[in-house]
Amino acid sequence: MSSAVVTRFAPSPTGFLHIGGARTALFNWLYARHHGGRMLLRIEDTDRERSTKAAIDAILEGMAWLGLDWDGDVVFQFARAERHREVVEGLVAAGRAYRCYATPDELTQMREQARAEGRPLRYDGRWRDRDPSEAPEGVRPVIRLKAPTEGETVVDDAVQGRVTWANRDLDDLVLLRSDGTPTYMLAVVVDDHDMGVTQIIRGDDHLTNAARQSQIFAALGWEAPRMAHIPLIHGADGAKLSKRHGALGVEAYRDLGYLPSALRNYLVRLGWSHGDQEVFSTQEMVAAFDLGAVGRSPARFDFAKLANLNGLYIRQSADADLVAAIEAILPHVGGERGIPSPLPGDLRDALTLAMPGLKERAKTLIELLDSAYYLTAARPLVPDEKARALLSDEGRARIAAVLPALEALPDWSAAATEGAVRQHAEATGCKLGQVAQPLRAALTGRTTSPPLFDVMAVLGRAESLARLGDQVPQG
RNA sequence: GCGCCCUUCGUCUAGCGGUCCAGGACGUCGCCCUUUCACGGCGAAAACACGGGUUCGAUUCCCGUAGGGCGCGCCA
Repeated sequence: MSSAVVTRFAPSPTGFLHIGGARTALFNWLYARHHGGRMLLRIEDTDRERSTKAAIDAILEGMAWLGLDWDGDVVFQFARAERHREVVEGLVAAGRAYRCYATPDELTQMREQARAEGRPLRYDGRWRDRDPSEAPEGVRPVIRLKAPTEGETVVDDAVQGRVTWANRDLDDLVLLRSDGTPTYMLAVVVDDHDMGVTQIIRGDDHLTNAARQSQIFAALGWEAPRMAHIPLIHGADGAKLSKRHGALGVEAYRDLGYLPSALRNYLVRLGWSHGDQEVFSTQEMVAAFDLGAVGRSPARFDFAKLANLNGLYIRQSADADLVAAIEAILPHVGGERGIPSPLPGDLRDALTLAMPGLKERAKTLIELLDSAYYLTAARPLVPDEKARALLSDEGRARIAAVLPALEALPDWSAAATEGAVRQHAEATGCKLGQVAQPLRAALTGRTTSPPLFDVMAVLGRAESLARLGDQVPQG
């Protein structure tokens, strides 16, 4: 008898792996890893109309990008329809479910009337105790659960605590559609049971479903897995997460230049905490994560905090890793920036060389790429507004004045160029910045680039002199 | 309408009856460092939704109110 933990992530393939789903997957993954158990992946594709291959691929790719793996083969729910039907028939035979011949129109009408009269919107059980011989002709029935009408249904939720429903508030839900396909509610129960799931971790939006699924488990005589309903992620305005504020697929975050490690770190701290600790390595997360420390209230998605964390991870990353990460998203983001997608070797080398100075001041890979603008920019450089101001007559004059000293330099290391510029500033009695700023503007066209002397070292002697020469009319 | 859940600084959160005139982080603001932008350092402003209980004592427990969320499909 094994008591090993089994969790599952069960997305429906009707869209991308959005941010909420990603966090649910992460929590399932962390919980399983923490307890030395397994996390299974099940694709809930029983809605044939809306399930697509593209969505399945997007979910799998999203998980791979986030670094979340699963154990065993992916389970496709639709493939198990036969088993689901079998279970429902068993329930009918046992008198725990019944055929309902009410038509969709009839049900709509029933709901509208209930709404008009201010009554609860529930199925009234009109076929619950009726003899099947009264069935109208030409109507294909659905099969409904004969749910208890008295007493209560209790879910001992690992996050929400003990949640109780009066059974009279829960109606007889459909298990099998009139076309013979199982509903989600039934399929989930059968699959979780058959897959040996011990711990369900999913969004709070499923809390009410938990009650109904408990009833199905009870009717089947199966032990229900332990449940944990984690709070939802809301948009910055507190309302439901919409496209505008973060309900994007994880691939959108990838293309925005976020690192998977940073996103994971951000996500894990949304609804979960471990004292005052903010930064977690994956190992630390696995070691520290547990359901008891998951909060109950919804969290708002905050891009600023994500960006801060991302900057932290960027600064901590190895230069080569950052270049690799940039190259990975280049097919998606390089085009509009005029950067070729496999990166030419020399550009790749220059980028790697420039990385130490670059990564100190970037919060995303995109910012990293944009601040490397000077590496790929065609001459003559088009300076931005601030840089243009620095390239006034005075600025150009200063460039012209240092140029001989720089030309005489045999070594173009950051230290050597810094020495030369500093010396020149001292000799001419001005502040270092008065010389350095125009130089930087001339070399990069920007004022927000990496340290000047890094830039000179990365560009090298020939390119630097050429760019500076551009700014000096007389040559 | 009915059911369920939630409510500490702008945001994420610590707090599991006294240690809290409430701690950390992001963001904001100020100062320092500095050739710019960052990074880093220091500092500041900033919260227990409201009303009742329970208790010697409530941010912490209970009940209301208000606000927010989710669910109420032959969707998942």
